[in-house]
Amino acid sequence: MQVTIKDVAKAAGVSPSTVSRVISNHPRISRKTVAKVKSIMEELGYHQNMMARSLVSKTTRTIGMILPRSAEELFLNFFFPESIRGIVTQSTRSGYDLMMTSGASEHEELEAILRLVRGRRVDGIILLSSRVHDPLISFLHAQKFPFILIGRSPEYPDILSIDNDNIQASYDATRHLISLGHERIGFVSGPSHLVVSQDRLVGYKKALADYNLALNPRWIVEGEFLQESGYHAMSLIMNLPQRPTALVIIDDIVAFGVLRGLSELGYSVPHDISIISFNNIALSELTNPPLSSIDIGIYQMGYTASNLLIQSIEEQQPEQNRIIIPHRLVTRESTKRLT
Amino acid sequence: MQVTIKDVAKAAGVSPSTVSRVISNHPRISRKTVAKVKSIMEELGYHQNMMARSLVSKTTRTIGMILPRSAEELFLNFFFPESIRGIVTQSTRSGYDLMMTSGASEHEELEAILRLVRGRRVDGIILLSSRVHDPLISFLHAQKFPFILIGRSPEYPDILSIDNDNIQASYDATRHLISLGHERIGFVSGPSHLVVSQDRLVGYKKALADYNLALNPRWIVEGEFLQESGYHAMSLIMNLPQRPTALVIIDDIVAFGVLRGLSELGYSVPHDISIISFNNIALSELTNPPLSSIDIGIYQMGYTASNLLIQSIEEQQPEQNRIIIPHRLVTRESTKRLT
DNA sequence: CCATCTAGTGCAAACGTTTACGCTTTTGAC
DNA sequence: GTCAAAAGCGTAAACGTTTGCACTAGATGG
Repeated sequence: MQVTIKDVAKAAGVSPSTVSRVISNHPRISRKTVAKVKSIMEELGYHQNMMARSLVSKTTRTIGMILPRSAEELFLNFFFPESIRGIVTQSTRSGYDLMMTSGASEHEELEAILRLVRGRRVDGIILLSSRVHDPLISFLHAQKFPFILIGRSPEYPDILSIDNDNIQASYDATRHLISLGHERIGFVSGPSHLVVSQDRLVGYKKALADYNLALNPRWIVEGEFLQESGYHAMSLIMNLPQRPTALVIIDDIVAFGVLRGLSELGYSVPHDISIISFNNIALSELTNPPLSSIDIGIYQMGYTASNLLIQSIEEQQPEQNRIIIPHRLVTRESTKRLT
Repeated sequence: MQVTIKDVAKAAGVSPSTVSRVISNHPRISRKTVAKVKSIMEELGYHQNMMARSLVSKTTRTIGMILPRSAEELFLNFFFPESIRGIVTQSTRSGYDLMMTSGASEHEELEAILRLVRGRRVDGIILLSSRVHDPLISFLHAQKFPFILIGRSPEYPDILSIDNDNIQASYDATRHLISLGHERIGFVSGPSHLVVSQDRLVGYKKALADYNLALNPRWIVEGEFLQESGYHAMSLIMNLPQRPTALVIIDDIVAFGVLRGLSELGYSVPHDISIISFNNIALSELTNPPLSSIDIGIYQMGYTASNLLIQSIEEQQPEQNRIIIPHRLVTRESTKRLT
């Protein structure tokens, strides 16, 4: 039924091993044999059986990824989709495929990783994690299995990882507001168990400190990466006796909620209050007003992650273990000079 | 190095075949042996080598999917991300993993499919296609390889496929406008080589005809699934001597551009013109004004597609080859009664 | 002219499973 | 107590590759 290497060998009048060597272009096969075998392969429509190949070579030319439980949030702000786009594009280019699986609970996630790793289904894994403590990282690290983290792990600072500099990005966002004359600046954050939330908060505080501005703890509100959180945050912040004139917001999606909240409370952006957020998703320029945002290059992170992981699988030690993708401040109409 | 079935067999004092039978819970193994073997597996940390298993069983417990070339567009309107979410969630639940690959050109796409199919890497394929003519469908159909189409193929109406009823959905959207008293209704379409564009146009025309409303060809503008298209369409339509009072728009993203275009031209939605679109992505309720939209249940389509495909892989013929996911009209502030 | 080297290829084992077939032991009916 | 059927398990072949080793023939060097 299936055309095997033996069929090709027979038709070409050579041994299976020769055919195999042609496939993996071994140097010691004569030009003539190579040509002959290749033409027969073409003729018979031969394709390598990856399972058999993987079984003996112990390599799959596949990288794995697990769809996180907080999937809905990560899809909304395009973090996951954009990462996937970058990863699939790059890995295909390097001759690898991407294997995706998911787990409904933390335990199931670990089970899934185990299946991939111990079942020899993948050669490496891309982890998308922003949790301060992530058991998947611990596991993979202990196994010495090739993997790369998109994000940052405070527990394992030296593992192969790719990220943007969230502290600096947040610093820049805050400084942008400061440069526009704002002195009362609030922060709408994400869940505090996420590294990204912590880092952006740090950058924000650092900027305030550097420019000798007061930090008002009531202007810092924690929520989820959902627009409802932004919406709700406004009812908290804007009902305070003293209100900020500008806000740094953890995520564009949250900013959308902030916009809605402000509009319902009768505030106009940027006239009454300036806002800036992170991710610069495609829809950020379509809001009213268009959002100033920090572009963190998600697609590029995915692309580079795949590239680095494959390098490390193929034993070419990348020069550095931690790559930082530069961010970019995109100013639109949601931030304006304080008058 | 790796714990194999033989190691388990040795430790349990049984033969490898018995261990194998325990794994696939064969009925003819005694309770006692099962318990014994299982505990040993646990103890040694045994995990099945999928490659070896696949090699002999000729099944991979993996489904394949190829990331289309028009990826960026499909990601923007969440079609692809939401499908993936549904697919991965369901397939994991059924014990399958998802394998993703891509192709930069049509030729590369076919090569990718060939790798997956002939290389025995997957048991079935999910195709996301809306093209009128798709060579991938022809290929898979000719190969009699299990696959399911998310979308509709006019060339192969009887293949396993899942879709929403775009004609009826568009009919309903149009009728919604008609029921609000609108009589001059335009249509902003997508690329005409896509089935979805054609179908929605048909539904729109059908509604107009059923309610004896005039069809003005100048109110039908074709574009891409990009907001620029919607933006550009407005400069065409709204500069006509006679303008529509309502628009049906092929996609939420396009509608975002329409909103921007209208606002720049000085028209207010829904006061001057009502608009309704398709997909009901999460951001549709965040625009100004919030968009009326037809929810076509993309996540559910992905989920069901995976389910059906796996059923058909496992030889349980699904009762019907073509499943229609019901759509849902979601009315928000962008459509209002004509005064 | 012999020894050595190299290019080119084949042989056979190995990778870790599954499964058809067959053998023993137990069970149950009469 | 006999015999057939069923239960429980092992043997060995097979799946389609890769790869270490060995072999041949010609080339090269002294």
